[in-house]
Amino acid sequence: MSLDGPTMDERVPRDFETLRATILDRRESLPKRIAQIAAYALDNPDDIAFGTAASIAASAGVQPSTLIRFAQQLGFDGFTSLQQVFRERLRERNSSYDERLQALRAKAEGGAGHRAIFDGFVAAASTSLNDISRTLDDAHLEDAIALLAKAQTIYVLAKRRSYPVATYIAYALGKLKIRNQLIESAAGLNAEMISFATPADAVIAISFSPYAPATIEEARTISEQGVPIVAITDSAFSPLAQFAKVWFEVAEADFAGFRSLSATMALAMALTVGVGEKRRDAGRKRKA
Amino acid sequence: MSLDGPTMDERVPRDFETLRATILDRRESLPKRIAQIAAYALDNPDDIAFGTAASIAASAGVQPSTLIRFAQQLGFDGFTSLQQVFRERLRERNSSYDERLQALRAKAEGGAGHRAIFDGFVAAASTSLNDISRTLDDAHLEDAIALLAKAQTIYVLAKRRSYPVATYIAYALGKLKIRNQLIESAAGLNAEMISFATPADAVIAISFSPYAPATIEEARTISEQGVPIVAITDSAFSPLAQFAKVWFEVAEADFAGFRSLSATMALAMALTVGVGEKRRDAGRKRKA
DNA sequence: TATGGATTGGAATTATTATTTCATATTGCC
DNA sequence: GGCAATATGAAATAATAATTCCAATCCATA
Repeated sequence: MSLDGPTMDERVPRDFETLRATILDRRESLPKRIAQIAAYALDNPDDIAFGTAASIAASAGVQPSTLIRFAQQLGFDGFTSLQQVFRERLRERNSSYDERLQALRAKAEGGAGHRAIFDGFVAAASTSLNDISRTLDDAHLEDAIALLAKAQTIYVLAKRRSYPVATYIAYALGKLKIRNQLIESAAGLNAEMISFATPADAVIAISFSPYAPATIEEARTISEQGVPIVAITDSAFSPLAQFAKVWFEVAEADFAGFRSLSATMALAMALTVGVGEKRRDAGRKRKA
Repeated sequence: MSLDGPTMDERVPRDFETLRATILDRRESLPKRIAQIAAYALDNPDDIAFGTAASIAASAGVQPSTLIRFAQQLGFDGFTSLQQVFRERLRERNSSYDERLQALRAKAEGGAGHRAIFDGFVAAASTSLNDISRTLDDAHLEDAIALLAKAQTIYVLAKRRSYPVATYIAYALGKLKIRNQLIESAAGLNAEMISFATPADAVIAISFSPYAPATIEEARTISEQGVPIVAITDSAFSPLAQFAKVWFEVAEADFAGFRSLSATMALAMALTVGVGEKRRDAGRKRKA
């Protein structure tokens, strides 16, 4: 180890990636316990970010002092400054996308041409896709697909902003030869359409705040008929969630007052194609 | 505030979303300084996660004791337990990212569940967004917006797979109070609708291979009436391109036989909102 | 405008946590 | 195998941070 005095100008890794590289680089030459905490740090960066020296040391199976020595070997003056790097990493991961969107919003407001608007919508869509990738619950997806695959007819229920998703679902179900019924408002025959649904059918209902009253009303009616509902909505407090057998929370980023639909679309397509696959599999089994 | 003894079983928000909802819910009834720190907490959740009581209090412009009172009012026994919720939020956001990667790896190895389908659609959407970001021509965007902004009525023309985009455009134009007409196939009155269009109007037409014959036919008719067309399509050889004053080439990635719509949607929204802005600006100028 | 209760600020206190120290163990080298 | 250098464990200490307490202030109400 360097024994230079306080004048030495050793480079201290300031960002996580550099730090990671440094650790990996020196891995071979580290003493046993230090190597142990080094491995732990790279495997559990979140724990380093939030834990106390004592708790981290315990999880990693070393003494707190070892943790501090580890930090010092890397050029930090203590555990606390090492921890800063791990915290900064978490902070940046989360903020980068949001900040980008905010910057774009500001640019668009400042009248920076229409390209800025376009970029904003692209960014909003990307953000939404990222979010849903992280938050979607696999089990819910399986449940929803199982439920829909059993249905004789799939009713698709959505108005206004969510309506495009409904039309796409209806289109895709049609292409997959799955019987479905889009509940449109145009002809004013919704009540009759809904009355045909039975517990052997199923519903995909989509609604976001501010929830279209008609969608909520129709969802209530149809659920009272015993028809199971799969809902796509934006919060646990959504009125749709309470009628649904399975519901998905989708948080879409917005830009210029319009929310993205990209996450909802991806989920909708996954449901649709998932149902198609499940039916095909079931069909094969029955024949065999 | 409740003065019940320690036996009371008040529900303490354990996850960030519940906490957020609780704060929003009580917002009105909170004392001034507490409300101040509440607002700060929701606006700067990362600071709460990482800061110390003193540093946070300073940033929010209150005393540390106020911060603790805030936590206690929410049912926590101190700042520390409140902070846990904010930390958990960051941790989850972050860890699920890793989990996603692991899930993808698992999928590659063994029997792909329905999650794989979902990931596929997300990937297709992301790819499409990336592509269009790179390839979109700013000048075309400006031209198209200028053309549409002058129109008395904007006709929106799309069938089948592109139809969801058309409905979203119509919805957004409506919200922006821009006169528009969606050309639907349902009522079979398309020919009449189209015949009303004049050169003072404009059309947004959307069609991808295999081009819906009806869309092409209607686009031809309407362009022969001298109505300018903005087209969104997938190739220079598209029949739509030849009728259009301005056209965009959008390459959407596909998955499981269904193409993404995310890029088309982003472009459609940019056009719509761009027109809205241009109109507003023009309106201001005219008044001045 | 006087009065009681709630709210707030700021310092004192307590708790927690990082760091240091030193005795002990381990390792590499002659 | 013995010696020096290095590494490690455990407890003491120092630093930092959370919490509490009390006086001052604000606010509603009579």
